[in-house]
Amino acid sequence: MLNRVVLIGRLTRDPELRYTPSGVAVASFTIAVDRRFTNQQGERETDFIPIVTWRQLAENCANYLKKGRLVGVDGRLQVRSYENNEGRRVWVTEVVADDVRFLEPAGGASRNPGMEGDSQRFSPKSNNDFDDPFADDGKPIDISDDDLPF
Amino acid sequence: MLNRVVLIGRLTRDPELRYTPSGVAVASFTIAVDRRFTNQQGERETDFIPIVTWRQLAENCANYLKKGRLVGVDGRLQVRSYENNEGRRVWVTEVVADDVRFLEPAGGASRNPGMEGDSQRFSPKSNNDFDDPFADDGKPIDISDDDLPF
Amino acid sequence: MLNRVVLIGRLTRDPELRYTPSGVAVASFTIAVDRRFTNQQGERETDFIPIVTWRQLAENCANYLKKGRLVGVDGRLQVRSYENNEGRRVWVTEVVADDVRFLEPAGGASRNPGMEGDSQRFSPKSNNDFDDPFADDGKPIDISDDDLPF
Amino acid sequence: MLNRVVLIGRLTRDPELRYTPSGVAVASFTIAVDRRFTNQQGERETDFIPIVTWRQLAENCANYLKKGRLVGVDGRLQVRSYENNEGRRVWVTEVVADDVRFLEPAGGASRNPGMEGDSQRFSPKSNNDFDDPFADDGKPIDISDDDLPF
DNA sequence: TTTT
DNA sequence: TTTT
Repeated sequence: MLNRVVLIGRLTRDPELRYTPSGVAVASFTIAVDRRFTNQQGERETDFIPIVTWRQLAENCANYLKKGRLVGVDGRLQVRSYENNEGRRVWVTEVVADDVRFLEPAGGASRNPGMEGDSQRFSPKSNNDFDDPFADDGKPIDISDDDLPF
Repeated sequence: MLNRVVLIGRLTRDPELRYTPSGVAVASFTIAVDRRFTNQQGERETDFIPIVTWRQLAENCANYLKKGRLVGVDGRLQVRSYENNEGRRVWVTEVVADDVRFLEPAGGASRNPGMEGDSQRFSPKSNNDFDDPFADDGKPIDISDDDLPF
Repeated sequence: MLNRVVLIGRLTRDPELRYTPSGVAVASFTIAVDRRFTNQQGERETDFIPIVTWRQLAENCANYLKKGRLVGVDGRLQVRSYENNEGRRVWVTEVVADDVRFLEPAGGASRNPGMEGDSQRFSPKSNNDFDDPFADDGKPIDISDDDLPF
Repeated sequence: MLNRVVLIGRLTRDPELRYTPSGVAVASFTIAVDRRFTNQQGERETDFIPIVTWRQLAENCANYLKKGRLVGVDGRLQVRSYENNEGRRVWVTEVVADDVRFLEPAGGASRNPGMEGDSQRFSPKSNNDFDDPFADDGKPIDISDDDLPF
């Protein structure tokens, strides 16, 4: 079934990189996601959401992310359990990321290295007769109150 | 920060409706969301994800949803904790729903009652000179291999 | 950059299947997505959103979807242009689907065939000592008004 | 029906602020969203996606956003048409934003002003005995190859 | 050419 | 008229 999560938040600590028995990289970290609205005491609350990434994305996260960095995460919500050292079954809900976007330049060089190639370049499909599909054509767009979404 | 979750799954039991001290309705239920791919043993796994809804949406869910029903959920991921009866702090991750879509007719009448009005009616913006913006105009669309997304 | 779209709607016509010069399958169709709220005239409006799918997913859509069927779409928003038969550049915004979920049984056989196996079955990770991680343990959960999301 | 879009991209120009006849603010701008993968010529392509915001959010966008700024957008996909000055019906697909996150500090002060308060502060629910729910407890988490998502 |  |  459909399962999609998109988050923007800051790492609460450096990513932790491990490997499965068969050698597959897995990185995990937690991001702090501020809620949009304050609670009834006027405080802004924060959700701490654990993120897991695999393979090349895991290695990139481990290499280039640090505590405090802002990221965008696109992934799926998963629930798993394990037995803790008291013999209790503990349930963990985490987001398995398909993509992690590094949202702030770490100073210059490290902008999504190895993931995106050169994100500086700009490649419109056709350079020549390029028309903005959304450009105004002189006529004022008719905004009626009917377009109000709510 | 941005926090968005969209899920499709089936209720594992009937919703449970309660009220806060100030009388606000809150409904909770869990949905089973099948993973897209099977695991290495060829089994399809399922994530059980707790959903919370508030106010009118809570009442609608309590009134019209039942165990086994398929729903679409649009909401936000939240983490909260409470102390269980052994004095331990237990952490719960759940999806606070902004919208719940009832995806299968319960037999006929109960299709999103009270939420959507009459979803049978069809209301194009302009009835008169209605043009399909995506209609083909006779010319075959040029599909090049460049349009391949991956 | 991050780009994610999730929709639920009904096909306005049967999918159209074509092939690129190199033989890659591409299916396209439009879904009608009812807006959540009615407009100021009390009418429910509908957005007609073009969907494109590629490869195996395209073949599955072409084989098993039909006009009127309800689907969930998880994909990305893309904009492309082509020249129509009047020599005008026409811009098309469409959703390139990563996943399409078939939301209503076609009567029995055709429920996501070839994509999901038998989605009727249910595969909890551990069948034996299965604990619902979200089951109540007797103690009433403490719902305070602080948990109100808005 | 369910309709959700989440994007991260950069404004291609300053937002444009207008008002409906009844005085409701509406701001519009376009964001450039780089695709994740390069095309077959090794070029990174970009989708230019028009965004519309209403009311207080519109005023905030008009006041604090500028060409080049990075934003996160959470909204819904809508299609509308109008007649251009040649008498042709033109179709526009745009994202009506429920929320716009300003992702880079404009230099210090103007980070989501009036929307979020001070997003530098950090407000855990309970300040006192604060436990990171996802902290390791000494025991190595058991990562098996079964946890591989694909 | 627009679904239910 | 397209951002970095």
